[in-house]
Amino acid sequence: METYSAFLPSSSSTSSASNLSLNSHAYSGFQGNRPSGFLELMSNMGVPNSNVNNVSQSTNCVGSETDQVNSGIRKGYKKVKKPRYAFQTRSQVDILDDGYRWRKYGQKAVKNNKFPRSYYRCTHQGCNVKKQVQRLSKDETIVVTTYEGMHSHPIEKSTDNFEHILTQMQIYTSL
DNA sequence: CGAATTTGACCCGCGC
DNA sequence: GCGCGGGTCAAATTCG
Repeated sequence: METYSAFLPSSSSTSSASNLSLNSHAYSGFQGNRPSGFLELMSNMGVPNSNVNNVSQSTNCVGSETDQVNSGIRKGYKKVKKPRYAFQTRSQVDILDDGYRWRKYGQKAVKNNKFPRSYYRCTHQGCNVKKQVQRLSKDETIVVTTYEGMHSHPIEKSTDNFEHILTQMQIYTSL
């Protein structure tokens, strides 16, 4: 059923799958990319309420070789290192709007956590960026957002809001 | 009506 | 070789 993921990972409106593999390859060269750093900051700044204080946000750039599980079905390729960025944000809501449109595609409960983990995916065509949000059972106020991959398209949010975010960014950067 | 969300089932990798 | 756990997909449902 889902064996065609090699060409069509999403049977949805994702039609152009030609650049999909290209994107995957592009991910390997994560170091030295452009919008990544920006997005990270925005993710933190994008919190509508209860902004992130110095809650010791561990910006762990886990560069583990978490090769795609099912994407490379019969490909004897080398493991494509997928960059994963974990963010700890203090927020009451788990929906951290970072400016992109996310579509939830799954939810699973974690063993060491009484809260379920939500899996989101960018709805942009050809954008395979994934993100998972998990809440700590220890501190329900802490939400861990893990980004996987990077966006290769502009943000859908209005520039007006973006400016606002930029302002916040400057403020926090000054501190 | 279209798009997004929900939930259960399925698949894959790893450990024992 | 089997079992467990995590991750993803896919159909049905709901919301806008």
